[in-house]
Amino acid sequence: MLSKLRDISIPYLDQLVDSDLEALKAAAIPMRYADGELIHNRGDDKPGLSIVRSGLVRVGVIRTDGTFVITSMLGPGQTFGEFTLFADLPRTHDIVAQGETLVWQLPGKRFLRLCENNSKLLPALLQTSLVRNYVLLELIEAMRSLPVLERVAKTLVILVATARQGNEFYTRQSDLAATLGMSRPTLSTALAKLETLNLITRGYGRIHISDYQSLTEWVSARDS
Amino acid sequence: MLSKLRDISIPYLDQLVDSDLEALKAAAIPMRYADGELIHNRGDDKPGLSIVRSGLVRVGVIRTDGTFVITSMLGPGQTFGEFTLFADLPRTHDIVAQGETLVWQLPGKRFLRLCENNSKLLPALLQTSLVRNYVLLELIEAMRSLPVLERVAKTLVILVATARQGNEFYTRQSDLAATLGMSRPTLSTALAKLETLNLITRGYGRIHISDYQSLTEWVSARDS
DNA sequence: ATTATATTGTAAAATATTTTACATTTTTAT
DNA sequence: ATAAAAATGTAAAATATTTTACAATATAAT
Repeated sequence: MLSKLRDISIPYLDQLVDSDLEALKAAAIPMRYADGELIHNRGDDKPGLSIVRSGLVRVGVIRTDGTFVITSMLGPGQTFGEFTLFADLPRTHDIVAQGETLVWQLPGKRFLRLCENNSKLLPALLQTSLVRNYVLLELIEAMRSLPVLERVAKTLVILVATARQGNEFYTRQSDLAATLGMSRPTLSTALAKLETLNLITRGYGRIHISDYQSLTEWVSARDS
Repeated sequence: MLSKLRDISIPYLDQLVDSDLEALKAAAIPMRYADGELIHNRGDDKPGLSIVRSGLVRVGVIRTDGTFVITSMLGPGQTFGEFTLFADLPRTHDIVAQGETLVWQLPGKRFLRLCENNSKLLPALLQTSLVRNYVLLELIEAMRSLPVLERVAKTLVILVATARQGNEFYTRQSDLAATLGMSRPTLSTALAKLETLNLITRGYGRIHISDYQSLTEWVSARDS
């Protein structure tokens, strides 16, 4: 099932027809963010949908000690902020730009009006949301049933697969460790082992997935 | 945020207007299941939406050793099977009836046709899906950042809150331990402590949430 | 009622992970 | 270029959790 992840994580925009795209483009407020810039604060309650157009966005929670606990990475065509629109919740996460990033900001009411006239906007959002659901369930399954090494590997696969953006994962080990709910030394040795197995390469502030296919197969072979 | 959980976990059916309800009722195939009966197998790929009408349904994975790893419990008005309809995935979970249960089964194509004429069916499904997303994120957060006792307590709150069905949780400790990704003895001692704190009562094959409010507050007070 | 089975409680030994500490490496700032 | 800061690698001690084992309790079967 893990091998299907990349295929089913289709970006929102890629699911829309041209007319929907045009309508969105006309309504959107394009915003540019620099590397590391905070796009949204957890707790913000101005409703709106955001769509990544280029670059990459990191979704997570900034802890008081500065560690960034990653929930997911979003690439071009992917969305965030749905909660604020349809579940009447404030932003549940901090959103940070990774590299130069262009984001379409769609104010809540404006997007809801568009939905009435463009029939595919809502179903596509539902598809996106359901796939994310599935991804989260896989993450939970990794956390509760896999030993450290496999847990690290599977989480890497999931985070990289859903971003759909290259195989370079920019993160400090301390952040990834917090994301995985383990200590940095434990993660560090796990990553060392994965490098020994030629599945990844470690760098300063980044992890390179040398061979996504092999890593996926390696995980699948020892998952459930 | 945990205190809001019960309020935002509004069952799908409760979000619909009467006309939608009527349309659903006319199209649904009512099915009765006895306690413990398997409603769906993981892997089934006949697409369809299922709606709990009465009773309770357990969503999870039955492991080869027989343990049931719970993902969630669904009460009246709540749905499952969306994946098969909108994400082209087979059933990702085993679904088991808890007590006498009535379920409306809606074959895929039939439901999709209904969506075209009943405008609220899809948005309500989106709302449901987004809330479930949020719940899963809270579960993940519990697993990665909370110590055992708090992790157990928070997971109990989440599972009970989303079911919206009383405060009696029928489960073997071995199943709940697998759900939490910990050993049964560890869970056992944690439950004992929670009982000492007058937050729950333990039974044979069940856990009673004596005071949902207090339990929620206790968790919130030591959660981030 | 009685026996058998399933589940829970709990302790000790074995194991895994965290914590702490510090050396090493890489990047950033001057 | 050099110094300072940040991040990573890694080992030892401290701690937590699992494993294993068995007793106690509750339910189911006869």
